[in-house]
Amino acid sequence: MKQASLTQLFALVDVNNFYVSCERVFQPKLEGMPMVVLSNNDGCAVARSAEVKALGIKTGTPWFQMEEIAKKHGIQAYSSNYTLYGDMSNRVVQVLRAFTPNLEVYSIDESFLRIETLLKSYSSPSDLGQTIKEKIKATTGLPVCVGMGESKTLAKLANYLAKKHPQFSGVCDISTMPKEELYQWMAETPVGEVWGVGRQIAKRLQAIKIQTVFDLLQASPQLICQQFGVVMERLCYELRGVSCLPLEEVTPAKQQIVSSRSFGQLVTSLAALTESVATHTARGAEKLRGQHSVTGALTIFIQTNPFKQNEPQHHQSILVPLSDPTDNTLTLTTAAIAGLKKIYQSGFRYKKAGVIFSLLADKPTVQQSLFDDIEVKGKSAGLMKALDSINSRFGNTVIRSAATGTAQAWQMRSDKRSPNYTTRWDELPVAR
DNA sequence: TCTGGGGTCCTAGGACCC
DNA sequence: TCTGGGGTCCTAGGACCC
Repeated sequence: MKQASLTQLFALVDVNNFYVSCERVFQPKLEGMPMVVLSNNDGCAVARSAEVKALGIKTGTPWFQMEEIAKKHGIQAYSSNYTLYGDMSNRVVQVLRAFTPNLEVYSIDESFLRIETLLKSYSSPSDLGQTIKEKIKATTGLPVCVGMGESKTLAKLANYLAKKHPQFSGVCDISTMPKEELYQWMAETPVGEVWGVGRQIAKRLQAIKIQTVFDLLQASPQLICQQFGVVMERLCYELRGVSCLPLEEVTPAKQQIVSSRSFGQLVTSLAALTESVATHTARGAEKLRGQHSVTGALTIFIQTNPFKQNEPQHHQSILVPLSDPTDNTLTLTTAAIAGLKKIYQSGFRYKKAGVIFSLLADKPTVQQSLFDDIEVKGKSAGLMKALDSINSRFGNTVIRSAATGTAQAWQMRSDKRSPNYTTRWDELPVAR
């Protein structure tokens, strides 16, 4: 017998021109004026108002390249204020949570919602979408667009359409759209607009005559998998309304924390780099303590300016493992500076420096202490080493017995991006 | 003169071990 | 000494996202 299953329905709520809109909430006179928000050092545009987008200025355009056109059109430029944006972001999420707890905060200005259970109170998904949009505007002053579909990728696409085409009034629902109409929109949308298709992939797709979203929809997922890998294959299914990417309601713990910044002026001396690395280490250590984490390894990196192609380039990084995971600023700074000394070379003009912290996952809940009683199946050296290190750090407390009578061990597994260090706890079957 | 600062995931190849 | 397969670890790099 066929099981009746409720189709999943996702909504993506995305604030329009987020940073620009935040500034406008507090300075209403900016409404309707062309404006950009600039990155650190006021280097380049990280957010643009609709008026600026209409002028053809792209995200990431360096300020010095747009200065002339800015003067001509009276573009207002603001330095970024991330504290303000973070605060506004939290307010938007609060409003959304009042609609449903089934929510994933995807980025500072976007959230996914599972909405199929909400629909009974509304005449249609679009009706719900409009309500969300109006509520956020009324509560926070921010304009949003809502896209809806049977997968996250379709909700993303719907959101794109809602933003791009005024006839949707900011809300687009793909799930109730007639197929012919959907295919029409897809045929008009470049494949590069699909979530997960960036510039490189788009270029390769175009080379095999896949130009639009509709072309990709019609392509065989098997063929796409062969040529582009499993991520793209999943994307194809998502486009067909087969949801492969679940809502991640619980934000996964971060695997790394980065603190880095470009220099306003190029630096050459070890002393200047040391000061910068020390600052980044202190900042990172603060973030670490803020989320009650410790780090077991640091990566220190320094880079010259890649845009200066006629200058000698030096990109170097070094991983410094720590014998004891810590959040102590002094310990970390000492290690970071020692690492910096190893990679620094005089004669280069450096543009950027930073520190990456590899994070330790939380200690698992201890249920029973059975370590002495068990024998590990398949005694590989790596496993024994991992168990030894767990044992020395936490004592004989990381083995627990399962209901079946077999025991389980927690192994710390190394992470590909945090070499030489272990960041994840995995359950391992062991024999008694 | 002037070009952001965060993140994640996947793949491939070599070293090494059994 | 030679042969081979399979697994893991490590590293580097590419690609994507906001």
